[in-house]
Amino acid sequence: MDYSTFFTNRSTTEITADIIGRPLTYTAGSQTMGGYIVEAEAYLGKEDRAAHSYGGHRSLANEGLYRSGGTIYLYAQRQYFFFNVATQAGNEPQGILIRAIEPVWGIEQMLVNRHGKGGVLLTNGPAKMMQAFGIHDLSWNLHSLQASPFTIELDSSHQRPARQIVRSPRIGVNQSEREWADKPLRFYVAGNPYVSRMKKRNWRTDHGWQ
DNA sequence: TCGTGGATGTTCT
DNA sequence: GAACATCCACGAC
Repeated sequence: MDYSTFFTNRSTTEITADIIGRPLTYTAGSQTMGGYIVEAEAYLGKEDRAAHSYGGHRSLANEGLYRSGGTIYLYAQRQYFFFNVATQAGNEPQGILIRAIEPVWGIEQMLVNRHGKGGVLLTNGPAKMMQAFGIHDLSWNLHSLQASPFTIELDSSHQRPARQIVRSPRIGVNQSEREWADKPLRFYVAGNPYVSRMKKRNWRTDHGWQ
């Protein structure tokens, strides 16, 4: 399967659930870094109060959402960067925010990029993950995944099965519009320590994998 | 270990 | 000039 097929043809909610447990990697020079996706959120386009494309809002900054499925949408907030992938056909501005990975590959390099912050602090949040990869600009915004140093493994034989995938409201969305703020559009591996805001008492020794 | 508050820069009104 | 799809240090337990 190719990226444009994977990121279209199904609802964004379904795609988000299906991306949990798949390897995400980023290669810089000869160094590959990454791990298993343990947390992601769906943003459902013009109707979604929490989406950057709410109400059809379109600008240079959020152009990526309007591109076809499989296009990288990078977004900067303050000094932090977020990694999103557009879903659906062009002009249907939906997407997925990858929020956290369980690190597996290139951990040494990610530790350096994170200035020594190890353990769960290495990648348990969207901006931490990007910092671990060493990304400090929007260079890869609007590129297709296909033609980028980012890889999401689509072969399901490499997808790590979770014991349970939990749905919850999205993190950090404005509560003034309850209807959309409360929708369970965040997906994560139950008990995985690298999920953002996961309480230590809820960690599982198997990290939530089967 | 957990919850809170301040720092931070760009975009859009 | 407000509004943020956050992070981390710090203080209370």
